[in-house]
Amino acid sequence: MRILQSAEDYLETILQIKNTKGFVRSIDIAKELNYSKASVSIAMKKLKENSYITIDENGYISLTEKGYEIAIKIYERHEILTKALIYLGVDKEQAEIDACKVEHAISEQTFEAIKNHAKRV
Amino acid sequence: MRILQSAEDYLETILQIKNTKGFVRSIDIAKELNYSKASVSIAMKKLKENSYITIDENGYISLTEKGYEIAIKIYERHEILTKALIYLGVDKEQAEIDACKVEHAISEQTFEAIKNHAKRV
DNA sequence: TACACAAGTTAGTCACAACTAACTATATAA
DNA sequence: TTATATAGTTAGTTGTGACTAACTTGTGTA
Repeated sequence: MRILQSAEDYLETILQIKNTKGFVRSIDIAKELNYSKASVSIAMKKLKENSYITIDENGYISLTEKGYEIAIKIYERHEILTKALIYLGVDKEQAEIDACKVEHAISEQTFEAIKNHAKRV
Repeated sequence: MRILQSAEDYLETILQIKNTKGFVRSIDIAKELNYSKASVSIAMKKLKENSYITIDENGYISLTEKGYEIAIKIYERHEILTKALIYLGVDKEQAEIDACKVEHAISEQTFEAIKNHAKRV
C-alpha cells in the first residue's frame, strides 16, 4: 500500500480526534469526515492490514509508530499551511479547506521552503 | 460535467502545446502528458461534448472560449506558483511538479493572496 | 424478556481516470 | 501495388474511494 491522499487524511483525522476526544472509534472518524460508516470501516481494515493502525477488541483505534509518523507530518503541514494562508489574508474557513488539499500535494522540499519563508516574514 | 482536475490539466496542456508548437492533436497531448492515445481520445471526446474544445476534420484541436478561460487560469497559476516556489529555494523540477498539483487544489481567494504576497516580496 | 439503539461489517454499486489490445483510416515509401 | 507508419477509436479492464442496503453484535431500558 503506497500511502494515498485518503490514507493520509484518515491518519491525520485519527490523530486529531485522539488529541481532542481522547479515544477514536470508526464512528468518530465517519462523523468528523462526513463519510458513511461503511466507507470508514473498509478504510480502517486496509490501514490495519498495512500496520498504520491497530484496533482493539472494543473497536478503539490507535496509530502505530508508522501511522503516527505520517499523521503528525500531515498534521504539522495542516497547521502551518493554514496559519500561513490566514496570514496572507485568506478567510479562516477557506484557509482550512485549501490547506487540507495542499498538505497532500506538496513535496517535503516545498513544505520546508514554505515553512522557512513563513518563519522569516 | 463539473470541471475536474484532469480536465483542467488537459486544457492547460492544450494551451501550452498551442503556444509552443502552433497546433494541437490528440497524439501531441498524449506525448506531453505521457498518457496512452486511448486515454486522450476518450478525454477529448468528453471535452468536446461539453464544449471546452472543438476538433476539426483533420483532428486539430482548438479551445473554445469556455475552455480557454479555464486553460489560461490554470496556466497563470502554474507560472506564478512555480516562480514563487523557485524563489523560496525549491529546485526548478520539484517546483514544477508541486505547482502542477497545487494549481488545481486552491481557491481563487488563496491564489490571489499568494500572488499578492509574491508581488510584495 | 423483549425491544431499541449504537457500532461495525459485508455485499454490491457507482464515478473517475488511467490502461491494453485490437481495430480503422490515411498517407507515404519500396 | 503492397507494405509500413502514424493517428485515432472502441471495447473491455483495472484501481481508488466513495456510496446504500442489509446484516450482526452488544448494551441498556421498559
